[in-house]
Amino acid sequence: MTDTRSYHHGDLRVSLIREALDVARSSGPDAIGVRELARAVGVSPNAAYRHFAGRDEIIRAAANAAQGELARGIRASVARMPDDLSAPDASVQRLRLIGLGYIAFARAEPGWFTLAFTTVDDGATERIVTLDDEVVEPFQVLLDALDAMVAVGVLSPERRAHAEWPCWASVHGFADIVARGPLREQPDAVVDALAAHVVDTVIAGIIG
Amino acid sequence: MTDTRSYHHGDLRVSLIREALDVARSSGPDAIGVRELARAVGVSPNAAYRHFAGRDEIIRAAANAAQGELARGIRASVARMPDDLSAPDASVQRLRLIGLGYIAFARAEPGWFTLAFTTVDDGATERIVTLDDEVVEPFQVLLDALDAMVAVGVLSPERRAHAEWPCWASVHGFADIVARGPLREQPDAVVDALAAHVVDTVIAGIIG
DNA sequence: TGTACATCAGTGAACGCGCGTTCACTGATGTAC
DNA sequence: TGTACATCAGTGAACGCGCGTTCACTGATGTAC
Repeated sequence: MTDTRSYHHGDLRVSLIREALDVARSSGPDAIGVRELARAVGVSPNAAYRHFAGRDEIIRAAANAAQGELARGIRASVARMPDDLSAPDASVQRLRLIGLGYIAFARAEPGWFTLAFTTVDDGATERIVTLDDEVVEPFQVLLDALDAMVAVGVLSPERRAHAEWPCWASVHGFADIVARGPLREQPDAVVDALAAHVVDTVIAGIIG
Repeated sequence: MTDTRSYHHGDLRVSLIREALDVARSSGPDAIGVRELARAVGVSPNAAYRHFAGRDEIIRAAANAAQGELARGIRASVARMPDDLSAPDASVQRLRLIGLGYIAFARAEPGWFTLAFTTVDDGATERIVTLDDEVVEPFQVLLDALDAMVAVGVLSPERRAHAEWPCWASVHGFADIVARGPLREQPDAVVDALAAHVVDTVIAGIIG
């Protein structure tokens, strides 16, 4: 925490982002402030402007980091997959675990989850965004899992088309309900059961 | 807008909430501020405290109003149902329209949608919330639609159990993606097609 | 019908605060010769 | 190997701002007799 190096900090950019994650974790993205971060890191407020154009850019960077954490959470969940499954079963189980990991992350780290989904408009109005522009780490994991299901024959190419949206939507929606909505205060057992039900229902819907 | 009555405003409480909705509509819930509302309504800042305990209470009231707007949007969507359907078909179509209405509202009014899902913690920590405590207008519409499907024989009681969660989660998630996430800037045609796909997929999942 | 008075719904001024950002600056670092 | 100097990464002070909330108050309303 206390770095004895004076004046030149070492890696202020990284420290600020790390601190932003810390703040968001406990108080949500809105609590991230330039002065507060600088204070926590032990640097004058304006030093931050050496590394970021302004507050929004810090938040964007932190949001990116939060997406990385989310991806980590999902990967950790996937890692819990039993290794004695047939290839088709494994591909479905993988999709399940991705969904459950996403939800578990939102529940365990609501602040990070909210941050990961935060977008601050940069001045660029009118820009046309292709979907692919915004493909972000956790989403890519989902796409790959669905492709794998096709490769292994569990999912027909027709049913594969756009299947990422029902998957993402339902899991994201439940995660949001769990992180910020009415299920926030429910006991884990209830939430876990409902989460499994949500995930299994969508999978049934896409597989047909 | 301009009320000539001086001093006694008439219905300040309602005016403040209405103004809060206006602000949230264009700038999101975070932009709601006591002073700004008072200014817009033409009243001194502290007058608001005659009607609300503080900013949080105003936001809670406004969130409630936004939920009402959401319910209106859903009802408007449901009203578009053709009247020549068989009872079973109608019950399914009703569920579809609820989902599509929810999504359409989020897309048309992202500020209100965000506000409707905003919760500010009141001091009451540790409170155990039963699910039923929080049943809110739009959610009730969903529950009723599912019950009607059972009544009409489209949905078995076993499949009915907890079906509200996959439904709400997927629709809410897609709405969030559309209102605040990466699909914000996509053309309507794309969004509409994906929305329909999302809704149809969950319905397939719950009906089996 | 008229008046006294309690109650209600506002006002005006101030408190204390922390924010994002910019300015002109200085201390530290590293590179060229 | 030593020194000059450009560059980089910080500092200190200030600007201007708007916020939420509280205090002691006053103007308007309605009710009892």
